[in-house]
This record gives sequence, C-alpha cells and structure tokens, in this order.
Amino acid sequence: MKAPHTKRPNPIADDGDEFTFCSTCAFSAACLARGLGKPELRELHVLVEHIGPFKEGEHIFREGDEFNAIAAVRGGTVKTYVNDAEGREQVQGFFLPGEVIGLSAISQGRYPCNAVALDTVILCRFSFTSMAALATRMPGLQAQLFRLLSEDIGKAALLAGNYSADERMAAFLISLSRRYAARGFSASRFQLTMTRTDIANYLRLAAESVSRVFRRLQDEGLIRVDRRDIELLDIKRLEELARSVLRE
Amino acid sequence: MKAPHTKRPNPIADDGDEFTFCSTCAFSAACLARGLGKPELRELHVLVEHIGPFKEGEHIFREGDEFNAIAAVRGGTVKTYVNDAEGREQVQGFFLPGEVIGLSAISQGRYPCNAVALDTVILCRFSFTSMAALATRMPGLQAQLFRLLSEDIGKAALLAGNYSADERMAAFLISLSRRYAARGFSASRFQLTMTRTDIANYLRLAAESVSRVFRRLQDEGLIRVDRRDIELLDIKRLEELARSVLRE
DNA sequence: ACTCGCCCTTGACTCAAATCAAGGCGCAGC
DNA sequence: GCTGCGCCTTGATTTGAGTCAAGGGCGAGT
Repeated sequence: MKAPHTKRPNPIADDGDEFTFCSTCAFSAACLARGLGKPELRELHVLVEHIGPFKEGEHIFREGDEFNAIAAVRGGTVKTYVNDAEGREQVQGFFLPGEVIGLSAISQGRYPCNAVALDTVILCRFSFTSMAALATRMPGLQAQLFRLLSEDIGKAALLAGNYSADERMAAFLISLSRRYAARGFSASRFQLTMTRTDIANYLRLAAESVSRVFRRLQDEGLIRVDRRDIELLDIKRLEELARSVLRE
Repeated sequence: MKAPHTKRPNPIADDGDEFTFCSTCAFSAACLARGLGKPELRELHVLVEHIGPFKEGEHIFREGDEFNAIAAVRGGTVKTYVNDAEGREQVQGFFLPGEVIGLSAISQGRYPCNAVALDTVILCRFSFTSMAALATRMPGLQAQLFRLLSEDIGKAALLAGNYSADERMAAFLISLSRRYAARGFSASRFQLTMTRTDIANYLRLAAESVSRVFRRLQDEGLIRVDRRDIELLDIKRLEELARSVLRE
C-alpha cells in the first residue's frame, strides 16, 4: 500500500514542461507545484510518496488521527465526513483527481474528519513538516500553500448559504462538471461516484429529496440521470440556477 | 485614519512577556506572534500599521477590492458578508478583538466579501506580502499563518451543518461567550453588537425566527435578553444544545 | 438462475421555519 | 415633548423539505 516514491525509476525529465517532470506526479505537480522552477520541483519531488490503491470503502484517515501529511488525489474520488452527535453523517466534501485533502488538519495537528475512498483511489502524499520546511526556502511553494488553504476557506463557505434544494443541487452538478472539465473529462456527462445518500449528506438534504430533485430537474429537461450516470443537458440553465450559490 | 506604527513612541518592552512588547500591539501579538521569540517579534512589529477608528457602518474593505493586507481586530466588532444574487445579505462571520480578517482573500488576490464595522473598530494591519516574506525566514511565523488559515477552514464548515434554529443559536452564543472569555471579558454576560437581522443572516434564519428563538430560550430559563444585552443563565444546557454544532 | 441486500424511488403526511401582516418600543433629531 | 424611523416582537398562515412507509430493481455471491 505504501510505495516510497524514490524507488520508482522515473528520472526527472529534461524538457521544459513542468507537468511531465515525473509522469506519476503529474497531479501533484498540478496541485502544489504550479509556478515553481525545475530545481524546486526536483526537491519537492523527493518528498512525494505514492500510496494506494485504496479500495472502495477503505479509509485514508480517520477523525482524530495524527496529522502528518497532506495528500493529492491522483485517481478516484475521496469523501470527507464527520458524524454529528446524533450519529448522522455530514459530508464535508468530495475530492477528485488533482485536489488536495487534509489541509484542515494543520491547525490541530489531528484530522478533524474522516476520509474514505468512494472507488479505487491512489494518492500522492507529502509530509507536511518537510513541505513547510521546503517552503521556507521556496517562496513560490509557500505562496501556493497559502493559496490552497485560503481557497478552502472560500469553498467551505459556499454550502453554508441558505439555498433551495434545487439551487444546491445545480451548484453541486456545475461544480463537478467544471472540475471534471478542468481535468480533461467531459463537462456534460460523467459518473456520480457517490450514493444518493452521500449527495444528500453533502447538500444537507434527505436522500428522498435528492431523488425528487433529480426527477424535477430531469422533468424540466435540465439533466438526464440513470443511476450513477448523469448528463447535463442544459448547462446554461443549470448555471443560472446555481448562480447565487456559486456567487458569480 | 492611517497611522504608521513606527511613529508611535512605544519602545519594545524589555521584560519577557511577549504580550507587552508593545502595548498597542497586544492583540496582534496574540493573533499572529504566539510562540515567536523576541527578535522575531521585533521584526514583525515594524510591519504593523494601526488603522482606524472606523465608525459604525463604515466599510473596512469591499468585495472585489485588491487584497494586500490581513488585519487583526484590536477593538470593536467587524462583520463580513456577501450579497447573493437576489440581494439578500449572507453574513459570513463576526470578528471580535484578537481575531484576524481577510485570510480568505489570499487565494484570489481580491477580497471575496465585504467587511463593515458594527461599532467603533480599530485594527492592526499587516502587509501580507511582507508577512509572507518574513515567514520564509521565520518558520514559527509561517506555522502560525498556516495554523490560522487552516483554523478558518474548520470554522467555515461549522455553520454548513444541518441544525435546528435552537442549536444554531446556542452554538452562536456559546461561541461568543468563549471568545469574550478568552479576552478576559465575562463569559456569561455581554452586549450583542449586531442586530437581530445580522444574527439571522449569519445563522441562515429569518429575523422573526431569531426573535422567537430568543424568546423560547428565555422562557426555558437558558438566557435573559433585553435588547442588545444578553446574559447566559445556564451555560451547561446551552453547551449541551450547541454540542452537535460545535462538534465536541 | 435465485436470492439477498443495498440503493433508489415514490407517495402520503408532518413539521420547522419562512413569510405575511400588524403593531410596540426606544432613541435621535427637531 | 413630540415625531419618525429603525429595530424588534408577536400572531396567523404557508410552504419546502423531512419523515414515515412501501416497494422496485440491479448486482454480488451462491
């Protein structure tokens, strides 16, 4: 499950493309190394550990675990969640390839939530202590870390709003669409890797409401859903619906 | 309105107490400099600008303004908010003395929200660029910045939950109580510096609901409210109510 | 092929909070 | 002191989403 990165025979490429300096690190480069020069990438590179694959349902970390590393998703989908006092699951986020998990753990030194694989997941793990040490010598890396952290504050605030079930769902779908599109996948058709209950717990709805919202949006011709397969038929109108949630 | 800090005749104190190294910077020290040594404090000190006072209703920054500084509240209360597509105000937070505003602006280089003074507010402002530069030479300061940013991710997630009006209100009151207590004020009695409408927009309730929740909690003997003056009569039971929101 | 279990959908009913409507209170300014 | 305007409260009614209950359908494992 744990493969020290340095054992992999992938020499740092010599061309100028920062995203190919190590084929298996494309995503970590995209997540953390944007804007860094090649010597810096070389140093960052040795901190990377590839871990996984995790199977569906396997936990990556659990609430209360000691924090020591942040991780970038390379493949699959990760769900983070907590259980509230009544045992109900509150989903905090879904993380697609290229996204970074674990940042909220920095302040406490412990993970404040659970992270579980929704399908087969592989990760790049970075020791946070080493990253921070490296960042003191690399203003670009430090800036990137500040940026990532700050971004997450804004993301967390989005769902806090006071929106209707339809607005929340539209925002969720548009967000997924854009994130897939940014990674080169189709913006209009993709697989939902999470259950209806997961979506409900993320959007703060009942699972039945998720079902009803899907039906409503389908009847209005905005989407087509068949189990986990979803197609966005009218992205314009979905964006319109999502507009107040996404603040555009 | 803008007073370069270095012009103030407050020499750095020579005793060992980090909170008195500059009497007017006590709060900035508490916010940002915790754990730093005296030579580092000395360097941080020259970055500080005291600004204000802002009068009630004056804006500190507005959505879209260029980001260049974070600020620590030294006195008064700051409200941050955005207006959604329908023009409704969404309050993102209230900031009391000792708390830092503006962190969510880092990722975009622009403030993603408005900040307004609810009463007479004075601030310590720090150029973020200089702070970040300093942080590369001071691992302790860098760690502190990471910690603050990470903390805010967690805070933002709290209100995203799916809680009843009573639970949200109890959590709000307990949070205020603890934050006042941490600054040496009474934990059980304080002034609400914001209107009912502000509280409603923060807790995602209607203003009428805020009024009714106050009445309900008062009738049950948990609090006593008289206009802006509030007393927490049964903190134990309030904490019990707030427990699932605050995740304890 | 069968069956069990999980995931999902649908319908009926309930309920918490929003909305609509009216009026009270306190304070700033005349 | 009076007046007007915010701010706040209270009551009546509505409504969006939750809850409860029932059943359908796919897929994994035998």
